[in-house]
Amino acid sequence: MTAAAPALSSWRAVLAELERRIAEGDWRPGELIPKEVDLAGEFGCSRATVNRALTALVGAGLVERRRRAGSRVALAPVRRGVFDVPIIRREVEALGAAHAHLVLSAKDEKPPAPIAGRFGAPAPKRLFHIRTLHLADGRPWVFEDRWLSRAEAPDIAALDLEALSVNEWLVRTVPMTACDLVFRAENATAEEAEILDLPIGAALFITERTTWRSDAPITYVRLAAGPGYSLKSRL
Amino acid sequence: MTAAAPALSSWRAVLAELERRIAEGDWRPGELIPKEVDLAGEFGCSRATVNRALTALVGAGLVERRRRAGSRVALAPVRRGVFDVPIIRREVEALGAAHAHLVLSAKDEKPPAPIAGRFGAPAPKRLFHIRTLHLADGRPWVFEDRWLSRAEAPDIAALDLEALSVNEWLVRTVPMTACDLVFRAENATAEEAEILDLPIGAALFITERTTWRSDAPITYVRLAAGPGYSLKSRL
DNA sequence: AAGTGGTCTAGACCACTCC
DNA sequence: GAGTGGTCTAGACCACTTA
Repeated sequence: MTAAAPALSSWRAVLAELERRIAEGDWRPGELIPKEVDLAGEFGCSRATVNRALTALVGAGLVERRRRAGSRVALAPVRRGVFDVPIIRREVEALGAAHAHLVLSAKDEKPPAPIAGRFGAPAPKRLFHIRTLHLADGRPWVFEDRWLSRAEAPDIAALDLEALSVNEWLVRTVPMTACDLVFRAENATAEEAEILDLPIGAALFITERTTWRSDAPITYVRLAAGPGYSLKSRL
Repeated sequence: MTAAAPALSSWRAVLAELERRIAEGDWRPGELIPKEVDLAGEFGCSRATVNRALTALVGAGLVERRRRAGSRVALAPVRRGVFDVPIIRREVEALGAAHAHLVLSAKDEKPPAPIAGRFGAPAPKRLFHIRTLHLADGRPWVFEDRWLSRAEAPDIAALDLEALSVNEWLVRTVPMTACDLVFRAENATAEEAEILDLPIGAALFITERTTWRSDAPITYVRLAAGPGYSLKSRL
């Protein structure tokens, strides 16, 4: 018999121990984990503490749980990754560079079909269309092409767009509830290449974001970043 | 006076109500939120329930909390996005296509410096290097270039690599605890273009992943996907 | 020093599944 | 129907920060 282990009376300690057992292979993928009550007994803590740790493991995608059936080490860990939604100004400043942005154009426009489609079935006749270039230490960094619902953000035209980026203004003014993100790679068109000062065809990292406020689309934005740009994440 | 609201006695209900207040602007960014005890009193539930909801909001990046100082609506919501870590086979099958993979090469090799660096300070002399091409309905989909620690996965050479993808074998066999992900865009090299049957310079969506098992790197993999590939996420 | 969040406990009841 | 996880409560103590 092993000597009685010191009680694990903090949920982080329990979490660490559970992670260890999974990492070391004590519990293999697909295997059943002892039930909460038993673990609580073993660790000398309350069931709630064990539950908190297990809940964290579920959140990390490392464990799957079902009532009555018990908890298992995730067999095919469709693990969930977490990343911080990029805020361009912060990214640039984090690189130790000075952030600035230029407004290339800003006007009401009839949106092309693919854009209009994102704004719902009764396609809006006009949207506010603003194209800006973000600079890091004066050099082109990210090209932002944004369409904005006039209904949701009526004051936009009055704004001093040079001073405050549209994104930051939105974040502070219009509460947002949901957001779709798509990342992809695309070759730079002639126009994008010129704006970003890159060769035509350069690989761009594209971020597309559509933001809703309870079913009403507020804005669609397409961010194009040149080489050197990357999105990082940890699990 | 408002009529007494029905008690919110589930943490999800409390969460929804807090989210609503933030979304509707009752509590503006940067503003102080009532303390847990008060909210518990207002909602007619226990402090633990309020705490659970607030903890979820912190996890979503919508609220910041500090002891003694109280809780505030995040001023610059560095919102956290969640995405499912791509599992190529599943992605392909989700598109309604048949998945297959070809092993292009598989052998022990001395890793180049940038790769070796990822495997820690005492750079391993040899790593198992395997290059595979994932196919969707017989057409090139993703090019996978992987380096594997022999120490962490000694049995790999004996495996029938054609039958089971390395990734799936790893997932089922070697428990993983931590993982770094980087996404970027790159132009296809001549070799990549040939493998993926794309023009040279085509924009590739690159995923780099390094996986550890408690501080010991298990594998580094670089996935290169052609046009049409995208990574989706919601907030 | 005091106030707020962070966490633990012990017990209880409910909800969902699987048998 | 019975077993497991999911959640709530009421109270308590601790830890961190700010005043």
